[in-house]
Amino acid sequence: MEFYKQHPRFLVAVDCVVFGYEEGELKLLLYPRAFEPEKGNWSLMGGFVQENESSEQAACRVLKQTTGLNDIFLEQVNAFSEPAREPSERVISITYYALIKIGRYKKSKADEFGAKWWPVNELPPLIFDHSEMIQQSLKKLQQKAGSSLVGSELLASKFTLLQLRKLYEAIYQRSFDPGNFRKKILSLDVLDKLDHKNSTESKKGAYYYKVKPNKLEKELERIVKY
Amino acid sequence: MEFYKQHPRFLVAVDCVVFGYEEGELKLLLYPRAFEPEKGNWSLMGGFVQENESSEQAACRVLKQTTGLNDIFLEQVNAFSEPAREPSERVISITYYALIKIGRYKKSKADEFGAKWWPVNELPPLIFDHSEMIQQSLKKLQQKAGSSLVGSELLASKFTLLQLRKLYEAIYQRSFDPGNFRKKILSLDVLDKLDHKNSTESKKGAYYYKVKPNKLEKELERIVKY
DNA sequence: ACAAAAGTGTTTTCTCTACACCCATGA
DNA sequence: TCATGGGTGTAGAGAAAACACTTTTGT
Repeated sequence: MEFYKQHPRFLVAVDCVVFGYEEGELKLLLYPRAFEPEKGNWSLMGGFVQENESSEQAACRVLKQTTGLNDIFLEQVNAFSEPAREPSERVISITYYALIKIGRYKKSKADEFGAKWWPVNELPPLIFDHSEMIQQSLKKLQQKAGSSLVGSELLASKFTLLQLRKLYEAIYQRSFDPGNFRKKILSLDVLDKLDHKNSTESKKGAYYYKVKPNKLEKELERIVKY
Repeated sequence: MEFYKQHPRFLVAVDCVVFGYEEGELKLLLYPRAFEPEKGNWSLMGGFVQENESSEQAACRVLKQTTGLNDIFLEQVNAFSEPAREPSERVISITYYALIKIGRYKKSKADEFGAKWWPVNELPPLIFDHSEMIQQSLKKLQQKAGSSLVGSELLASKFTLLQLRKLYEAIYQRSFDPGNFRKKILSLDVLDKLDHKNSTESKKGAYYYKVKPNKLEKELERIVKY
């Protein structure tokens, strides 16, 4: 017991890299920082871990406060602990990335904080080590997208294979052959074809699919090499 | 500035999952815990992060203290932050895994702490969430071994392809076809064949190889699917 | 002589990729 | 009718897996 006492204690924060998908682009939700230092500069949304919550719970709380959403997909990326990573005071930050459906999130909430969605390849300068956090998060997202299907987290509950392919092209920043992508995805046997079509994006109309309920959690064979 | 003050501060620890390889088995270095709670029960080696060091530096320091070694390969695994993960006091722990050459480490150092090497599939019961830390570390090690060559971190500086294959079999807990493994590894073009043989493990004798100096850091194409 | 690993070669299978081609339909 | 995406099929390249076979040498 005595042993614990002699060691220093630290502020522990969570920073959330919030990915969304809109208009064929992968986007990130950024905020102008509300307090000094670096007040007004663009930042990930973060907060401090409290006494009776885990860092995961802290990240959920921050996301609830800033987007109004519960039940968001979250994955831990990395802990950043350089003593000088924040100039004014030492803070150890645990980074999470989140996947949200832009259509669902509460604009009113985010507006309180002056939030703005930024395309991932047109980001403004960011405070501290937040750019590094985003780099690592994108890499993790690519890994996840390669070994499981991220469609259900970022798209509406039903989607066409064109929408899914465009999403993957945005995540990997490259194009995929339409026919091959279709065959690869369908061969995974995780999608149910619905009986109605989306006719807004093509003349012929494309069938909607949704993720099979019991396949949501399953780790799949590789979808995309990374 | 005021903003920072109102938030709680936490003890932040590092726990090290130390992998070694000996007698054809992947092993882990464990210690009987030196203080209450759970004194005497098996544990990963850990320590608390200090004021002027990062968690990486803390992990290096712990490894230096317990194995006598510098320049150890280290990779962050995950931060564990459940409020009740240690029953007596809240500690947030950042887990690292390390790869060391058992032949090199200082037995005297480890003996001070009562350390013992355990085969990964014959581990004793462990304190707190240390089993979970090990599970995640092994998964990370498999990923690393799949996309780069871990031979130089766990084997002596020169090694035969048999030794390398046995190491991979230990890491993945499965066997590899000797001929295919040889061809796959050599096709990566990261090994230099030496001009002398090891004759202790076969009648014919197998040439030693070592990692090409400039290829140490390179990310490779997939070696093993995982 | 035999066993066991070293080392090489071949065959089969499978996946990835490129690309051709027809379909359906709104403009 | 023409352009566009929907959807299917196929041929070739390349990797992975299975396995045959020859070499070498200590016992």
